Amino acid sequence: MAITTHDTSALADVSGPRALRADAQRNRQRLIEAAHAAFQQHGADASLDDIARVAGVGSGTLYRHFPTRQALLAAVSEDAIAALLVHGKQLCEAPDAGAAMHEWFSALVVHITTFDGFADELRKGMEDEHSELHGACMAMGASFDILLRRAQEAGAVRSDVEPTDVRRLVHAVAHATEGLPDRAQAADRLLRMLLDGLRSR
Amino acid sequence: MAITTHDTSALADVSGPRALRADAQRNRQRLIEAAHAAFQQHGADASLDDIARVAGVGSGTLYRHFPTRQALLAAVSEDAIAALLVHGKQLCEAPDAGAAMHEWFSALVVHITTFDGFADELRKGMEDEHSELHGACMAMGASFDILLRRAQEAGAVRSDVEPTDVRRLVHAVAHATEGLPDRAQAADRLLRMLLDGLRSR
DNA sequence: CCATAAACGGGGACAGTCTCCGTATATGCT
DNA sequence: AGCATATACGGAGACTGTCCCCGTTTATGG
Repeated sequence: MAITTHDTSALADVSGPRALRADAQRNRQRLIEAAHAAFQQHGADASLDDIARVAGVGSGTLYRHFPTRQALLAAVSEDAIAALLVHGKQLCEAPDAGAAMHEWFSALVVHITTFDGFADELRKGMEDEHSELHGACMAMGASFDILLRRAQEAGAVRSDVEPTDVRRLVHAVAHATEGLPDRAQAADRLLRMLLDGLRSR
Repeated sequence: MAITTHDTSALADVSGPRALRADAQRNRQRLIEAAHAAFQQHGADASLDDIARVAGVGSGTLYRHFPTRQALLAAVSEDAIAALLVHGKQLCEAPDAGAAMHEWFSALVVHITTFDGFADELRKGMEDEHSELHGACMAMGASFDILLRRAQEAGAVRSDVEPTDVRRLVHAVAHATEGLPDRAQAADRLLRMLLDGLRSR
């Protein structure tokens, strides 16, 4: 049990969890790809064991990388969410606050409607502190509120509505179009109706 | 194989399916009560086998009486739906078409929010021809459309919106409040916001 | 090349749905 | 009342999906 080399075991771990092993990285990527396809095809409640099978790994591997469905969902939509947030940040500078808000809300709805059942998962992620989707939900919520407030201050949206309520309504619009053949158009139409009704008078 | 009495087997069955046997009727009732309690407590996706257990019958009995979850849900909410439809019929005569519509939509939302997950089941029932909930959904839809049209004709609601879209939005409002501690108030507030936005200008 | 930490995988426990079929019983007829 | 039989019951078990455990394999760096 003699320590023959420098003992580094007690040093603070500065670099965070060390990088994944090469095979682990490969498997992780495969899982994300398989999950993306499965969610696209069968909705957000696609069978996880199936995803593992398609990815060519055991189910244990899937659950080690992604302990919950939400974790997998978060990984799958990571890029899209990042893009959405960037888009939001840009729109915060746009001259027409009302139009900027509308544009971003549209993009948000498109994102939520990416696959069936995603709306529900996002709601859970919003409510559950410990969900792996929670962070993303909070970030999107923040972006939402800023764009809404700006629109309100610019007089484009009635000022007597709470952001939380508007969030719920926009989210509901996305949810309401679940399973529709012309989902994109329907969502657009409903969002327009909703926002039209929220204009200042 | 001699036929010794009058052969009635080929006669048209005029009386429909004969009345349930006494024990079957009892079990049916018990199942409905157990289901009601379970749905109230655990939402519309409560375990069916549990419901059977609580009702004191085998799971086979449950599935014979109610082949699907929707069938059970339909039986459980039969009375409430009937009442809602009567209420709707009465409101069709009300002088203020706008107020009548609002009142009924409120009652509808209350009904949809009876238990968690019910909104989703109702949507499925709306879409699926063969759902045991389909009939009720259609009836409620019809009532909805009449009250909306009346409000539109009275100039209380903008005339450029389709009933189908408004249905979806009202339904979405009900769904959006799922799991909220102050569900009733929240639903009321959101519905008010929505309908306020749909007024003619 | 080896020691070992890291990662794998799939068997299996568990929960839920739903069916099948041997058994029990309510009912109507005599 | 007693019987024949349609009617209904019950729960074992097939199946699907989630998720964990732990014996085995493999990448890595010294």
